[in-house]
Amino acid sequence: MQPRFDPQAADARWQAVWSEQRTFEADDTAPRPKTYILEMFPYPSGRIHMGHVRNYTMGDVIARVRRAQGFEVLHPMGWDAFGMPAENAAMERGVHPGNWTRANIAAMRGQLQRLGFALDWSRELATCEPDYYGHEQALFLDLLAAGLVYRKQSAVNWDPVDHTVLANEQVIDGKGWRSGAPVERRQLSQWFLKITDFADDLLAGLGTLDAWPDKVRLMQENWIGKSQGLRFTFQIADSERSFDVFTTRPDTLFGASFAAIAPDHPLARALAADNPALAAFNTECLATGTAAAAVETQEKMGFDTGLSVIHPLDASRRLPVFVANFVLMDYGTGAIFGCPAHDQRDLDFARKYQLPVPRVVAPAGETPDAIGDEAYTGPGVLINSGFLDGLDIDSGKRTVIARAEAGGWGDGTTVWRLRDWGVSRQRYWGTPIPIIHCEFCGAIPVPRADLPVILPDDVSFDVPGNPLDRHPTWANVDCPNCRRPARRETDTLDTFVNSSWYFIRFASAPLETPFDRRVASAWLPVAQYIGGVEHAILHLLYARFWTRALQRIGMIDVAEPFAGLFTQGMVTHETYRAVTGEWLDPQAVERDSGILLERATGLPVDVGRVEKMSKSKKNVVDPDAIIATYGADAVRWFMLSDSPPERDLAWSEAGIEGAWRFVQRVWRLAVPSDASGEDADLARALHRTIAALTADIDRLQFNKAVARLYELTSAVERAAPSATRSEAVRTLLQLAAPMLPHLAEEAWAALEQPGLIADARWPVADPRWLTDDSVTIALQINGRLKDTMVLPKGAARDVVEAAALANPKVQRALDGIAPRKVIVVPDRLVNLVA
RNA sequence: GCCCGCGUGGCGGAAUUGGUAGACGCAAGGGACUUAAAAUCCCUCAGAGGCAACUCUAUGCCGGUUCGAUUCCGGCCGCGGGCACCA
Repeated sequence: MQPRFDPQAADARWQAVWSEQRTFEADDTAPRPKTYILEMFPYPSGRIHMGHVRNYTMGDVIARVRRAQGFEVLHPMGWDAFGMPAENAAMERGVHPGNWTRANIAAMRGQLQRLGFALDWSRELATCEPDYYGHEQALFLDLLAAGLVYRKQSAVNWDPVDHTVLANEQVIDGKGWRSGAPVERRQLSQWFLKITDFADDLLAGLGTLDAWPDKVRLMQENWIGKSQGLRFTFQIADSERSFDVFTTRPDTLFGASFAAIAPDHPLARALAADNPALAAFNTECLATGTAAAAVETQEKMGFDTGLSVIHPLDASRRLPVFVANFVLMDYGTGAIFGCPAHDQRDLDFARKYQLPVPRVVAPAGETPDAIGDEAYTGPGVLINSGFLDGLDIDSGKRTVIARAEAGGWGDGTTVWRLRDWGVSRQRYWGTPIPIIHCEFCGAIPVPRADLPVILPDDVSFDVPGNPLDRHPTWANVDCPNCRRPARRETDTLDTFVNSSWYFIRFASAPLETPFDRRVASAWLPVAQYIGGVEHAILHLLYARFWTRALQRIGMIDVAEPFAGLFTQGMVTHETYRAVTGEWLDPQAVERDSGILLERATGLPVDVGRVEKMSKSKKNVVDPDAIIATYGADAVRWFMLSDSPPERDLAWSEAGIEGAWRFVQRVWRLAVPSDASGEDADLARALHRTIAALTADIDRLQFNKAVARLYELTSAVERAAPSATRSEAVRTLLQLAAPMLPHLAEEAWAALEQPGLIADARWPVADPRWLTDDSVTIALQINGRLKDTMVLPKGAARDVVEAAALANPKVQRALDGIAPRKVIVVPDRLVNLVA
């Protein structure tokens, strides 16, 4: 028995044993109930960071506990390996994206393995390998065949220097994030996935996800953005032409004072053809990026087309038609009717162009004021609205929709904020879109037999733009249809496509097909998915869509991929600044009698805010160095301690040292003993800990589970040797094993227990020890605590009351005055109202 | 602007459906062991008053409901997040 637990030796030893025994490999055919625990797979950036360690430690605890509880657990790991950073590395350092990515994967795999995670490495995958993305190409063609993929012209953010499309997130203040060049809006042919086909399903499905955070469900709900209202046609006066508008407030139609269309509305473009002033206005509106935050302060601008439309409810009324900068082509129909009295934007516009502001809604029972600078959007009753007068807003909406439908000039309809998912990227390091463009046959799918379409290796990054596009031969193929020379699609798929089905491939990875329906469906949905809240919308919505799409075409039996979701907080660290104002590395700082000094200069250090670890603030702590010093278990323990998992965790040197001390404390308990006899107090503490800790982990409240293990450890340390104590030590090790797996195995072996502790069944609390025959009852006077007393559990009210009144402290406080009222809460408290 | 969430000791945080506020950890202070250090162990630790028994004040602020409020309601203040000319 060594006096100290030595993680440097133990970690590697047990990791080797688990690997040799294939302890954590999932068996598709096991008779046990299956469960699937998954953490969001990492991008192979080069090194694991503390956020990964926290994320994967949480998942690991769940996976290990479920396994001990008798589940067949699938807990895999892989690499989200396509994406921009690899191309940036290629451009900056001349390395091939594939080599860079694969080297990073190798390094990070080693780091994860040193943390001792209970992962099934036999199922490891990397999305950048043809044996993954080739199947993705097959799925893309399946969705295409099912009519869920289409191609259309679409406006994109185009960086004129880097010759590439930028995602909205990569446009900062209207400029490309790399080049700094003003971004242009360009029309390009792009592939789209019909996520809007599933808008209703995705929204309704949120209601079934009761093990998701409310916050995430709400964010998705808002993102999908369902609006119900009326779509109707404005007939242009003295013309054959017309255009459609959408409104959520058909009740206010009598309050209309103008109509407005987007600068890129087909009508606006047509009018601009022979109106240079309008053409200039349209160009000016479109030049201002929509991504800019300046939108808020941007002034409403309009251009009077001189046209007017006929009011649909009163053919004698005419409304002027403007082209307006605040009307967006890609929402609704790209045209509106303006009701200034009850919409703030319309009011701002009307005031600027001196349009009438007729009020049509008034609060019930009030004489309406004239509208000033603020539109009235509250509840009320319709006025100045002919046949609608006196109706409330909801009845008004229904009445107008019914009349529009009866009259054939409009329909009640639903409009979504959600747009179809554009998946084309003008990049090299992604899944090639398996399409061949033929001058004669159009866009033709690559024949299945020719999949995968493999990325060429011989590409150069010395000039900006897409290397696939300028590759001398790769794109040259014959049309599968007519055999004439044709050209491959050189765009690749958005990396979010890669992460939309990787969890299915983990569950089933046959050679020839993307997955086996029955095998995959047996594991899915993921019981517990864990990752950062930054993926609350995009990744989680895309994965939900992709799964539903596969279900619709009969490839899988589940609609929702993730039954349980947990979003963990970030790992933060204090920031340090030298007197010169430069950020300082934690390693460059030393503590001298409570004061922080810069190591190099001995000058005092300014301690800044606790912030997310980032290179720019130099407050990053590298997990590798910490593991080398303290071992995997101390790091894991620290990651679970103190902070609730959904909140941020502040890394500190003192914290990791505390974790290290605890690891050693538990180790010192692992001494074989043949003591006999029962210790009832310890047994009670032990079984309560089993019950409470198991419940804590079920709720992912790891910080509470940690606190309970501290308490149990103290209780065991204090207890005299007994059979109960020996049992308590073994059970303590089992309870701690999911968090401290290496220490637990080492101690289990030291206690000469058979087999691996990883294979031991999870302890079950004996109900005998969970009930008490006596309870502590609080004694209050006017709600203030005076004393407590111990009584048999379930004592009758009058007995409790009598005992309370007999209590000396109560008697002294009452000073002979009889209480006016006595409140007895059985087994809890007595409150005397004096 | 709209929609969410959160404010508890020096710090991270505990506290079943309203029922003994501050579990557990960190930091700090004191002590034991040691030639010394490391390691370990013990004690104190919300604030104020008091020799003490004890008393008072405390869960962002102001009110309300209640025998009793960290918990429920209303109004403020502060912090964080999401969305944003969405018709």
